[in-house]
Amino acid sequence: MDYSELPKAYDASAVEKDIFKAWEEAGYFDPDKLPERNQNGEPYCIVLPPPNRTGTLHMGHAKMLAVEDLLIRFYRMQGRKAYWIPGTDHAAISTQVKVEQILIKQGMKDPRRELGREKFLEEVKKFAQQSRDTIVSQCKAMGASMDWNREKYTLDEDRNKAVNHMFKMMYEDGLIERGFRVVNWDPQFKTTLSDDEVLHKETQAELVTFKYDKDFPIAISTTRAETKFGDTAVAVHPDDVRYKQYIGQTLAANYCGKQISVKVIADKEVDPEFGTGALGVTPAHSMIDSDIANRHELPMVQVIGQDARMTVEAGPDFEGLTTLEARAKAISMLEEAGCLIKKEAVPQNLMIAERGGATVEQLPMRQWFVRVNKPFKLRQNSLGKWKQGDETTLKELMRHAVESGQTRILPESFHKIYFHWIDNLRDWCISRQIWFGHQIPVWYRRSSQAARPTSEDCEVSVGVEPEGDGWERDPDTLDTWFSSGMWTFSTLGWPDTASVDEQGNLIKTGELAMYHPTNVLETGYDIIFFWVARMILMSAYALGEVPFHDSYLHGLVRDDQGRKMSKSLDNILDPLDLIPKYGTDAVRLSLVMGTSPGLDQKLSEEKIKDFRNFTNKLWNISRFVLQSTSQTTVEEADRQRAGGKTLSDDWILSRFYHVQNKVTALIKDYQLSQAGELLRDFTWSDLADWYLEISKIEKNKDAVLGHILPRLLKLWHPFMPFVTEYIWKVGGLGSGQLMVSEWPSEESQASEAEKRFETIKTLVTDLRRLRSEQGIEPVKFVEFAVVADHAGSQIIEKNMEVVKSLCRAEKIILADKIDDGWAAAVSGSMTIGLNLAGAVDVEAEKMKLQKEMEDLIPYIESTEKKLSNSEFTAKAPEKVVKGMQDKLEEAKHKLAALEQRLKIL
RNA sequence: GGACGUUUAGCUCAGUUGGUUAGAGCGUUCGAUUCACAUUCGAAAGGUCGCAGGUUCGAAUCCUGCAACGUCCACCA
Repeated sequence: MDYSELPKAYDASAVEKDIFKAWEEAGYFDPDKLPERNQNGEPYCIVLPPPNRTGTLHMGHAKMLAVEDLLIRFYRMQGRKAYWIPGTDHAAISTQVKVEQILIKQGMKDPRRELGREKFLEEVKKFAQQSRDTIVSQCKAMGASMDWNREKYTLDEDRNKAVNHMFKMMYEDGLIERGFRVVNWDPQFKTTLSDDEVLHKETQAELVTFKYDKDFPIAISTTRAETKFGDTAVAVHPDDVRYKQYIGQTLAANYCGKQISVKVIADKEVDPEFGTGALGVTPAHSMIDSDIANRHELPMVQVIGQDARMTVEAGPDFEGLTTLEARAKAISMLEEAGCLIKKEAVPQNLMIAERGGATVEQLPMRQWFVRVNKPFKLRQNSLGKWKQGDETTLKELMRHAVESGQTRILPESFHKIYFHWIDNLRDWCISRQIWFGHQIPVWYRRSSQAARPTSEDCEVSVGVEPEGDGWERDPDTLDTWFSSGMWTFSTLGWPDTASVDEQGNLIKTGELAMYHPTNVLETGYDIIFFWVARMILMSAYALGEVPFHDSYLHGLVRDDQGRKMSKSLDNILDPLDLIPKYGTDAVRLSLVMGTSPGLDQKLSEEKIKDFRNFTNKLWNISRFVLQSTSQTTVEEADRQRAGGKTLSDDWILSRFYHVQNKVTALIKDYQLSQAGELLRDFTWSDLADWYLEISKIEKNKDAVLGHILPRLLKLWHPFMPFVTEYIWKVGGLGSGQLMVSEWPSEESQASEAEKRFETIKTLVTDLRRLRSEQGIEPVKFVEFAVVADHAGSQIIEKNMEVVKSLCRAEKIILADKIDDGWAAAVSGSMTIGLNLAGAVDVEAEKMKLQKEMEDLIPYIESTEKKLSNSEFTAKAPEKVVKGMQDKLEEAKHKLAALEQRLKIL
C-alpha cells in the first residue's frame, strides 16, 4: 500500500460510520459470535443502565457509554467472553408525563380523559418507540460495542413475566402487601410517589402557635393550620409536668367551626423544648403523625383530598378550598377568635415532586407496599450468610451484600451513604396511578355488595390471571424501579433459568449461569438509591446472590463553570453536535480523562478540541511510522528486533513495556483517567517527541516501530476505538479487526536503558535551553563541548549523531578531548564546556547559575541533615534512603560543577 | 438538624498503605518552521498543596478545630 496517499489530517466523520458498520457486520458485539479465544474465556458482563425512553441521550449518557465501552473492549481484548447487555427503560411516569405534555401542546386539554386508557397508551408507545430508535442510533454513534439484536426493554413480554413472577413471590412471602397508609401524593399527576421521588425544597413558612378554641387548655404550633381539622390527638412528652394532668383525657374542641375530638397522649418522640411542648397529631396527613397514631390507636380523619383541596371533613366553610386558601382562612379565623398566640417565620422544607415540581401532599390511601423490615423465610441460601428457610429482612440482605464486600461500591465513600439510606428506609410504595407501566398482577372478584372492590371484601388472585368470571384487574401500575431493580437477571432469562435444589442452593442455567452476578454496574451516583440499592435488594432476595461485584459510580457532567447543564441556562453540550465536529474518539476521551469516580466533572468544548488534536497526533504518528518504515508484519518485526539495538531502542521498548503493564493494571483497577494519561504521555512525549525524532537520525528503526505501533494501537483501542481501528486497517497491521485482537502482555523488562537515556535527554534539554534563552544559533553549538563523567561521556559519544541532531548542532566536542583553551562548565552529571568567545551572554548565564545554586544549597543542607539523622536512616525504607543519597550526590556534583562554571565565567 | 464531598499553578485536574527537590494538560511569555503533524516543535515563567493546631525522623497525604463552595439525607410540629 502506498502510505504517502494518506491524508495529513484524520477526518473522523468520514470514516466512523464505515468502521462501525464493519464491527457490526463482524458480529463481535454478540458474545456468542466472538472468536474462539473469547468463547473459551471467562465471561465478563455489564448491563447497560437502560436509558429512559423519554427523548434523546445527553452528555451523562455519553459518559456512561464511554466508560462502559472502554471496559467491555478492554476485557474483550483480554480474551474474556464479553457481553454488554443493551436495553431501554420505559420510565413509567417520566414518559407518560412527557407524552401528556406533548398532547397538551397539540391542543388537548386532558389527554388521558379524552383518549381513554387504550388510545392514550398507544400514543405513549408510539413516542417510546421513536425515542428508542433515537437512543439506539446515538449509542451506535458513540461506538458502543453492544449488540442491539439482543435488545431488552423493561416493559417487554419477558420482563413482564419476570415482574409478575417477582410480585407473586414477594406477595407469598408477605413482603408485598396492600395497606391503607399515608403515602406521598402528587396532585398534579394524580399518583403516589416513592420517598425517593420526593424532593425537599427549603422555603419560608409561618409557624403559628394557637389553641383550637378559646377553652382548649393546650396550645400547639403548626405551619399547616389547614390540616388541623384532621387532628385526633395532642401529643406531649410523658414527663412534661405542664400537661401531665391532661394525659389520657379526650377533649372536644371547635376548630374554626368544625367540631373535633382530640385525645391527649404521651409520647417520647415529642420534644418538650420545641414550641409549647405539645404537638397536634394529624394522622392522615403526616407520616410521622401516622406512626404516632398507630402506636396509640388513634382514628384518622382525612381533610385533604386527592385534588389537594379540603374535603367535607374540614367543614362547610372550608370544603373545596385549596390548602393555601384554607390555611390563610384558618389563621385569620383563629386570630379573630383570639386563639392565635404567636406567628413567626421559620424555614421549612416543602415536599415537591421530582417530576413536575408540584407540592406533594401526604394522604392516606390503599396502596401496595414492599415491606423492608418484615422478617421472612428465605427460599434459598443467600449471600453466603443465610440458609434456606432462615428468617431475615430485605434491609438485612441489602446491608450484608455491601458489608461483606460481595458488592463493592466505588468510590468507597459511598458505602456510608448507602448504609445511611438503608437505615432510614421505609416501606416502599410500589403502586402508581398511571397507565404506562407494568400493570399490577392482581385480580379481584367482588365477594360482597361493596361499591368498589377492596382487598377486604374481594377474592384476590396474584400473579396470573385467574379462570372464571367476574375478575377485575387492579388498574394501577408498578413503580418503574420495581422492574429496573430486576434488570441484571430479568435480562438473563430469569425466572426460567433459576431453580433451587434440595440443599437450598440456587441452580442457574443458560445465560444466567454464564453471566450472573455481572461484573460491574457503571452508573451515575445520582441513582444509587433509586436503582443500585434496589437491584441489590431484588437480586439478594430472588437469587441469594449480588447483582454485580463492583458498582462504579461516575460523576455528573457539568458545564465549564460547574453548573448543571440545562435548557434554561442554554449551556447544554450535545454529543450529537460534538461528534461530527470533533470525532467520537475526542468526545469519549474528554469524558474519561481528567475525571475521578464519584466526582462531578466540568466539560468544555475546548477540552474536546484538545483531544481532537490528540487523535490527530496519533494519526500522524502512525502515518509517519507507516510511511518511513518498510512494511513489516508484527511477527517479522518481532524477529528483526532481536539484533542490532541501540540505546534509544532499548529505552523506548523498556518504557513501552512499563506503560503497557501499568495501563493494564490501572484499567483493571478502574483508574481509567490515569491509564489514559500515562498512555498519552508515552505516546506524545516519549514516542513522538523523542523516539520518532531519533528515528530520523538513526536508521533501521523498522523493527522496533513495527513492534510498538500495533501494540500501542491496542492499548489505545478501548479509549479511542475508531481512529485505532482505522489505522489498524489502512496500515494493514493485522489480519482481523483490532477490536478482537489480543491485548499485549509482554513482561516488563527491567532495563538500565531508561536511566542511561536520561543522560542524553538532560544534555539535549540543556543545550536547547541555552539556545532558547540566549538565542544562540544552532551552528554555535559547534563551540560547545561536553564533559561527562566517564559513563556519561561514553553514552554521549556513542550517541553523538542523535545529540547533535536533536540540538541542531553541527558538532559537539567532549571535554576530555579538548585542550585547555576550552573552559569547562557543568550541568547535571555532565559538564558542558563553554567557549567563552562570545557564544554565551556571560552575565545572564552567571545569574542563572547563581540562582540555580541558591536553589540547590538549602536542599543539600536539609538532605544531609536528614541523612545524618539516625532515626531517619533507621526507620525510613532502604529504597528511600538510597534514593536520597543518590540524589544528594547528584546535587553535590551539580553544585560543584555550577561553582566551577561560575568561576570560569 | 445529620452526613458526605471538594479546596494543589491563571484554568481543568493527577498525586492509592506518610518517604527522594509536588506533577500533567490548557492558557501565558519567548523562540522555531520546507523535514509525519501549525490539529506542530522547543524553552521559560508560574504553587507557603484553603486556614490554624497536633502526631511523626519525615505530612499535600494521618488526627483535631475552623472557613468557603457543593451534594445527599431528615417533615422539631
